[in-house]
Amino acid sequence: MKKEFKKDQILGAASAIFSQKGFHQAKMDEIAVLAKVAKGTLYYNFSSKSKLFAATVTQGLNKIMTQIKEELESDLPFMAHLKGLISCIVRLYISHSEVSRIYANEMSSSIDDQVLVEIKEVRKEFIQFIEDILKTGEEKGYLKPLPHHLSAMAVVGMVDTLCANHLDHPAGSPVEQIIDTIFTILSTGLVADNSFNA
Amino acid sequence: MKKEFKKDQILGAASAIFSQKGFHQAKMDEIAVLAKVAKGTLYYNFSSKSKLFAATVTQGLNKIMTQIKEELESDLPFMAHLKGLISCIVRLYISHSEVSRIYANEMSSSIDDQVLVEIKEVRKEFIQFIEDILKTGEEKGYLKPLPHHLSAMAVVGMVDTLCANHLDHPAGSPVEQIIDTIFTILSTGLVADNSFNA
Amino acid sequence: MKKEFKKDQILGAASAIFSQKGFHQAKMDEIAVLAKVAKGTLYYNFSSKSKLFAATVTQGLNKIMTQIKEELESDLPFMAHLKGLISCIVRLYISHSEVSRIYANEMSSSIDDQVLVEIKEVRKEFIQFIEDILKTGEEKGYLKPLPHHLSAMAVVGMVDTLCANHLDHPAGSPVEQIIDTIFTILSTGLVADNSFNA
Amino acid sequence: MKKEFKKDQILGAASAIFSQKGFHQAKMDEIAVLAKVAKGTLYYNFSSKSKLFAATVTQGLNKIMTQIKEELESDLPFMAHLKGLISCIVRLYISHSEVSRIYANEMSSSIDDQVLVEIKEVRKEFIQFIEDILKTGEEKGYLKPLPHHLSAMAVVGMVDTLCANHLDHPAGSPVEQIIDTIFTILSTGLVADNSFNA
DNA sequence: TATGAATGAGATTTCATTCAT
DNA sequence: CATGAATGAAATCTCATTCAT
Repeated sequence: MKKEFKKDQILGAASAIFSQKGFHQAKMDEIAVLAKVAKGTLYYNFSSKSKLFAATVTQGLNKIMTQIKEELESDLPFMAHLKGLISCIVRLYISHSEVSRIYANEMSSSIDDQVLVEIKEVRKEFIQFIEDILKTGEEKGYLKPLPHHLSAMAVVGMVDTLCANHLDHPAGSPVEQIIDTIFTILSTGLVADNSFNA
Repeated sequence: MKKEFKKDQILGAASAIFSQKGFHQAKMDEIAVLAKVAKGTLYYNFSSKSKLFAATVTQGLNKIMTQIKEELESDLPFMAHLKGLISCIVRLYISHSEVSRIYANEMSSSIDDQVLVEIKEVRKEFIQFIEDILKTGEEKGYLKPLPHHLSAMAVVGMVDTLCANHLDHPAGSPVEQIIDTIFTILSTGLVADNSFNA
Repeated sequence: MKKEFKKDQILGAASAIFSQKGFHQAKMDEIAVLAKVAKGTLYYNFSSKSKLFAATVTQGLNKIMTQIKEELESDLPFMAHLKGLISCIVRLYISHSEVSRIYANEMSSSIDDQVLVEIKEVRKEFIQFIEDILKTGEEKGYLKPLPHHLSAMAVVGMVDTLCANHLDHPAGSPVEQIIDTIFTILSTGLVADNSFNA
Repeated sequence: MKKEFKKDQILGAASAIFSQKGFHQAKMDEIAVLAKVAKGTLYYNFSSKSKLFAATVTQGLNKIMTQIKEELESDLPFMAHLKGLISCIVRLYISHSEVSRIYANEMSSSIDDQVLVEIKEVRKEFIQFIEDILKTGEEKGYLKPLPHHLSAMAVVGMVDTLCANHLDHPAGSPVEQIIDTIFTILSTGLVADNSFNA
């Protein structure tokens, strides 16, 4: 119990520092100080900086996915459900800015191959999660038959970019507008109705 | 002339290494070796690693934007024009994998604030470039009136994610399918026509 | 009794690990695991790594000396006695490879001066033990009058090197040949009889 | 030229420190200070501490072997030649105390396997060198037919132990006595002539 | 008596940057 | 203009030791 407490303390600090400075500029010393443990304790609990990073991302994304699942257990009409999903993802993405910043920024090849694989695994799970929702929608006849994997990534890509931008410029577009824009694109596209004759 | 030649040689090498390994794992030694110049020459031409990085990204994105502009100077009907735009961006993104990998991966806060600003500037230009196209489309009545900046970012986000994935798994979905999916989403959305009554 | 049992368990594990990896690469964690006790228990029984090391070596060499003494309590003719001694040392040295490896390898200055002194003390005792045997042999007229201390060290040096080599390459020369070679050198030297006129 | 100078400077300092403190207690900082170069320069010239250690030992033993070869290019009668050899080895061993201390103390398994192999290689060369001399002596009928490899190691073992002891206690037996003892053992053995009837 | 999570000093190593040539 | 040997600050990680339980 005590041990898990320390681990959480460390993950919290790591999450804060990694999201603020990125993987490479985050220093283990710094994380230790913020977590109020000795540097050795970091290594006692996570065998390397990379592993700590992986654990941070994994824990964060899992939390988000769990929350999304909880919020979506509803019986709304599909369109409302879709809007709910988008709204939910965007809001969680923004409120868990720590994780999402990391997630958006550090998919680079800069980290141990070993660990990168681990992180990509979690990202894959997240995309799969979206993909499953889209698939269900299609099976029920609510969605067009498109390659699920690609549409799922498209959704994630849109959300990623718009939310990352919002986190960078919080004073920019309000969250509601972001959600609306994504919802509109996903439901009817960008194109005006009369254009299809052009 | 000789001088510009060396600079290009360096930028070429830097582009290759940065895209392959990311900013932090790219070593100046390595770049020097690949560029076939001495390490000192790197510093003679670019005052720091960060500046070299910024120059690499800037040059790359500018090349891409120039090419897009060239390819789009046509008088096709709008829908064809839109599809052309998407197709063009996707193909360039993939063929300039060196730049786009960097672009997708290193927007993080891991680099000098100074330089990060510089890079984000170029990215902003790119988004602005898309935004202008969307704006024109709207003014001509082809596109729905949405917040341009947000839709532009949504477009870029989709392209980013799908192309990055394609570069990671070239054997996955074919480029044509990627283009189609993006085009379909942007033109009509994901939702099946009959769903709007649900 | 229970206590002594634990101590022995620890000394056994320590002996195995130290001989396998040497003082510095042996980790206390490792020894604890092999001894099936908690790390704290190591420190409860031996105040430091160095002390544990010293205890390991001391116990080992004492065991060997005791065995040699037991095996040599005989009334054979001197030459047989000498051969017996050599044979006995070599065989024990090889069968107690754990101790002898340590003994041969870690006489370096790398360990606490304090502890090094302690270990050298045991080694001195061992050499003294050989020296006493040689002295007796001389007094009885069996051996040439040579500086005992030096000849004792010469004997130990030969045995050390040849046995260490045998432990490294068990498939090399058979033990019998090693014993014979040492015995021949010690009894008649390397030089052929007719060479003394040369 | 400048570069080789720095390398020599480093090897000199490394030799001094390693022989004084052993591999593990020697700190790279210390060596850098003594060599009057920056720590980075150590790593610029030798890729790791282990490699520096290996280079130090190799260079030292090679110097010794070269000197022995030079000193032995004579046409003395065999017995004089043998005594010359022993005398030469002992004196060089003692005068190059830096190398020989390292050589005697750090054959342990404490260092990278990789590097240990390298060092053992040089030691093997040294033993081979002695072996060749013994072999020639036997072929010319001066020496008894014994397993060369074993006798060579026996010689080296004796020298090792006696010289190491002399370096530890310089006030003990004088060098001449050490040489005489080894020579006597090698030429006629320890055993008194009349013992063979016992 | 025994435990093992926590510690933190200190070691090796890296690499962007400089500057004499 | 170009070079590359030299630098040294700073980062990650190790592990003997401690101490509350």
